[in-house]
Amino acid sequence: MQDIADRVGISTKSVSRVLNGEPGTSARTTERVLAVARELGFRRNDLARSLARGDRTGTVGLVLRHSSTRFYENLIRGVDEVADAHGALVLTAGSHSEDRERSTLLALSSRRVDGMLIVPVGRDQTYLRAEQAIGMPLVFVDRPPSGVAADAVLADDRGGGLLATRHLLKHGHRRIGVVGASTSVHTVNERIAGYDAAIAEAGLTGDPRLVQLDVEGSAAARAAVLRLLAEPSPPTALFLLNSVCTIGALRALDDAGLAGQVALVGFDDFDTADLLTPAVTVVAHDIVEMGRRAAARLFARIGGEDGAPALDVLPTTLIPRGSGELVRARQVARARRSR
Amino acid sequence: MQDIADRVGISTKSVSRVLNGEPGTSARTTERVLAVARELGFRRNDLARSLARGDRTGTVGLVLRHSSTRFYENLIRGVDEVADAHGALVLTAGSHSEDRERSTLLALSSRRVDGMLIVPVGRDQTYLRAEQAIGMPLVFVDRPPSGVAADAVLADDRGGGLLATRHLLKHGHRRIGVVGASTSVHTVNERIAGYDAAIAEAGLTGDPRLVQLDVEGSAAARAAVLRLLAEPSPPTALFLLNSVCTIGALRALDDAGLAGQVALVGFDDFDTADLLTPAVTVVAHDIVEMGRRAAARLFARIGGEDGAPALDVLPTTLIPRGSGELVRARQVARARRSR
DNA sequence: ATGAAAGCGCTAACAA
DNA sequence: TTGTTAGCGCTTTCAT
Repeated sequence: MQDIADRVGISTKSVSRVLNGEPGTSARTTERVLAVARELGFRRNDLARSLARGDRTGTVGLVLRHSSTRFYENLIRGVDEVADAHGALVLTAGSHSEDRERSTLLALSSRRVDGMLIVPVGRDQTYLRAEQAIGMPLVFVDRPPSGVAADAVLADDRGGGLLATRHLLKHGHRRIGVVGASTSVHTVNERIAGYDAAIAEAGLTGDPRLVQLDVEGSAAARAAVLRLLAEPSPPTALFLLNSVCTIGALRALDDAGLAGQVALVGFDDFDTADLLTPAVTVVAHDIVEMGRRAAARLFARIGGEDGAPALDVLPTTLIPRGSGELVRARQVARARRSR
Repeated sequence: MQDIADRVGISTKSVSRVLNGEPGTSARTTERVLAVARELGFRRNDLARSLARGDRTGTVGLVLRHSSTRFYENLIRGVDEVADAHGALVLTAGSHSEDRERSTLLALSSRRVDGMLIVPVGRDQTYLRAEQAIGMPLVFVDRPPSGVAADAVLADDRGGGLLATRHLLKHGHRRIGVVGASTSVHTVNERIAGYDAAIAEAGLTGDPRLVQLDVEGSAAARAAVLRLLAEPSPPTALFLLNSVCTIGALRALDDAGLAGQVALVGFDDFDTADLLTPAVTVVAHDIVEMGRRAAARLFARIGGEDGAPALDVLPTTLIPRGSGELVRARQVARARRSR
């Protein structure tokens, strides 16, 4: 701005006024400032601006682990929608590990974003207490905070687990295999809790050998399902705790020549679920809405709302498409026939 | 820092030294500063720091349109990898429209990122000339710049189109339908150019009715393919210009009861391509590598490298999986039989 | 309508 | 080892 002020022969304050659309500048000054600014390719330094104003930077951080899952696309869409309405810029930064999550969050905090949305990867966010103490608003998405008290917007994962498992039980299945990621992730625990509850509800006893956890990636899921199928008394149905596991499981069934012969329900919807044979039954929830609500919470906090941490839980739905409706009795009949 | 300095009873400069790990502080001072800093939950203001140092902010911007495609996950992975090595933070910001692309880029520029990676959505980036003039390094990814001269890392889209089309021709197809997004996107044009070249090479004359463009989204792609199939002389093979179109096309074939009866090659690989029946043949390229190279270019520029804009083009490969190897002669034979 | 002075939180350069 | 001074680019407050 100094540059422009010098060339036009006025004070920096006047330049500032023009460039920020503040009133109190003559048409002539305004015009000349704009002309010179354009000529110089001037771009206001928002670092200095934020520093001087001491208030908002107009940016919020969104920290998550990128993946090609629908989850992230939809979440970001929801968040962007609300942020747009608030004129804020969403800066997404990756957290492919616990360490990275931490360093990313601290970096964003140092950069003075107005608030942060977090899909935590690590098991503990105690280190964020310091940020909260400074007054940095924090909202957790999809997984609750641990070590800090903060707003959270989650899905009813337990309810989803219940839905999926009951659905399979209703179709006559008694041995239902489960494959999922690490139990250090809240959603995994909840989904299993729902599964366990449904099993107990049906008067059955859970068999720990049917539950394969700490399975990361579709290749590992494929292997896990092949292991399950090799058991002396293999499951007749599968419940996959996320879409990556679902895809791995489908590969395993293909490998074993059992495609369409083992009932299957997956958690989280995915792009080609309806195209596969049979089409894949899933438990899903409205992720765009989750993003919207989380962002709304965050902007409320940024706006000065205070009060106890809020917890918002979104419902899950079962979308039957075929793979989950395979009836146990028919499987048996078919097996007899092929003998 | 002033706070800490006051409490410890030293100058801010000493605090700064301790907090930045600069040499020249006694063990005792160091210790006390750190203790007070922790107690106060101090977090350095990087806005002020960057402003004072006048150099790097240690952040680079990545501007793209989020989607659940593999493309973005892989691109971000490659970029992150290289950025990590440079100790930089990658801030991803969305550009769901031309306007948003522009405002996002300008906002990042105002926030003084050290450089920007751009997967352009808009047709024209002339407005970025001003940023370049200020010395903001820019690298375009997947699509070349228009209106500015800047480094670009692209895929050999034309070569990919050639590969795909030749492959289908080789299997006896003469009427090959094409469905793709808007021709305002460079990749679409190039892929079609490859298609046209292969058609001409085979001594055939292209039929414009076989080419459906400006198809955005899988629902639109489904409709476009249904239109093609309803033609008096429908295509016996399809070339889909991106994975969203591919998925839409698969739905259309399902609808028409023609799954597995029309040959199909898609551009870009996707998660369940191997699981579908038949598995989907695609033309793909190494996107993680694209991200790596783009980031490497950017950091080279940030590091002061100058010279003419560089163009880096990555090769594409055909991955045969079944859907693209459907032989025309067999289709004919089957059709006769069913009559 | 315009400007001067002070300061946002930090660091560079130079003393002490 | 430590402190002082000046200033990064901007905005605020208060004059003019």
